[in-house]
Amino acid sequence: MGRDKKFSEQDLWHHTHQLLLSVGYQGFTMSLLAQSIGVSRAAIYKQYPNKEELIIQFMVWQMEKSIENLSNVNFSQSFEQQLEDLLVRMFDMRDLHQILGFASQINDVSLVVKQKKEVLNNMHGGLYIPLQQVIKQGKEEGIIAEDRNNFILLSFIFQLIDMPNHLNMPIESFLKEIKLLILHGISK
Amino acid sequence: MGRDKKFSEQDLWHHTHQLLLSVGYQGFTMSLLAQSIGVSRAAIYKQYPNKEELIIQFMVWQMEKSIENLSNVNFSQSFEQQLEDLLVRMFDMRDLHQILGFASQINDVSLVVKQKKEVLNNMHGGLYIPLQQVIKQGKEEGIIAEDRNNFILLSFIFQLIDMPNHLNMPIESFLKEIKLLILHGISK
DNA sequence: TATTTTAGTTACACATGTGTAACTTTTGTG
DNA sequence: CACAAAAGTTACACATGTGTAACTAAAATA
Repeated sequence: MGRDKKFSEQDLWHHTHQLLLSVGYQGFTMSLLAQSIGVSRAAIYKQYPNKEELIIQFMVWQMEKSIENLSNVNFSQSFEQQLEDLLVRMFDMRDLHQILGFASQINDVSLVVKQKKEVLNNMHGGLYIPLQQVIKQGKEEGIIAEDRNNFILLSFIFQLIDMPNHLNMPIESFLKEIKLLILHGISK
Repeated sequence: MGRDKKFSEQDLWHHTHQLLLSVGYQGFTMSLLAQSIGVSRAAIYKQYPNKEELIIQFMVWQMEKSIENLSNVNFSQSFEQQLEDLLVRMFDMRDLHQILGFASQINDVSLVVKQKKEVLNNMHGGLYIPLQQVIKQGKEEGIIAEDRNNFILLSFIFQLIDMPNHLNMPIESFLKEIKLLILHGISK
C-alpha cells in the first residue's frame, strides 16, 4: 500500500552522479539534489538520514558495478588483447574514479559512514585483481620484466586512464595513444 | 605611517596554500583562513574584496613561480638529463597542479576574477614551453619518433607527475620509476 | 603631544545549508 | 467507504558562511 514514489533509486543515483561531477563533494547539497530530482529535500531525508550516508552508499554501489565490470575482462586472450579489453572498460568508468576520490573528504558523522568508508577501501583491492591478472599475463609472455613492481605498474595504468583528452580526439584513437604510452612510453 | 601588519603576504599565501590542499576549493572559507593566520576575517577583507579574488590572485602568483622554475631547466644537457632535471622541478610543484585544477570552480563574481582566469589560462601555455623544448631535444636525438604529437606527450608527462606515491617510496627512487615509465612504459 | 594614517576588531544583516516535526496526499485493503 | 500505510510537503530552529560599517589600536610625523 501507500502512495506511488515520485523518484526511483535509479533517479536518485543518476542525479547524485551528475551533481558530484559538476559541483564536487563540498559543492554537493541536499537542496541541489532535491531540486534536480524535482522533489522536496525532506523527501530524500526520508530515505537517507544525511548527505554523508547518501553519498557513501552511492559510492559503494558504483564500486560494486565497477568491480563487476572489470572482472568480466576475457582472460583467455593474449596480453595485448587483455590490456585493450581492460582499457576500454576502465575508460567507461573514468568519472567514477574522480568521484571515488571524494571518499576521503566525507565526514565520519555516524558509525555507518565510518564502516562503509572502510568497506570502500577494501573493495579497492577488488578493483586491482583483474589488473594484476593482466600484468601477470604480460610477465608470462615476457613483455613485462619479471622484477617490476606490480603495484607501481597498476598505479601507472590507473593514472593514465585519467589523462585528460584536451585535444578532444575520438575515443578510439585516444585509447590507442594511451595503450601505446602504457606499452612503450614516449620512446620509439 | 600606520600600525605594523600582523601578517605578511607570505603568511597569507602560505595558509591559503595549506588550506586549499587540505579542504579543497569548496571547503575553503575566509573564516578558516583567518583562523589559521590568527586574525579576524575582516582583516583579510581589507586586502581582498572576496574569496574568489583572493584565490585567483594566489593562483596567478603560484603560476608565475612555476613558470619561472620550469624555465630554468638547463637545456644544454642531453635529452635524458633534461628530462631528469624537468621531472625534479615538476615534482616540486605537484600540489600546485592540484590547486590549479580548482580554477574552473571559481565563480565569476567580478570582472577582475573573469580576467585573471583568462590570464591563468594563457599562462598555462608558458608552462608547456620548457616541456616542448625537452621533447624537441628527444626527437632530435632520435629517441622520440618525429611523428608523435607533442601535446599528447606532454599531457602524458604532466599526468604521470601527479601519480600518487601509494607505496611511500623515497622521492628519488619514485622519480626513477616515473622516468622509466615515461621513457619505456611497462615493457622491458 | 596632537594628528593623521593604516591595521585590525566587533557586531550586524543577510544568505544558504542542515535535519526534523507536524501536516497533507495518495494508494491499497478490510 | 473509511482507514492504515507509505510518500511527500511545509515550516521551523539552528548552524555556518559572506561582506560591511562603525569602532579601536598603534605607529609616524608635524
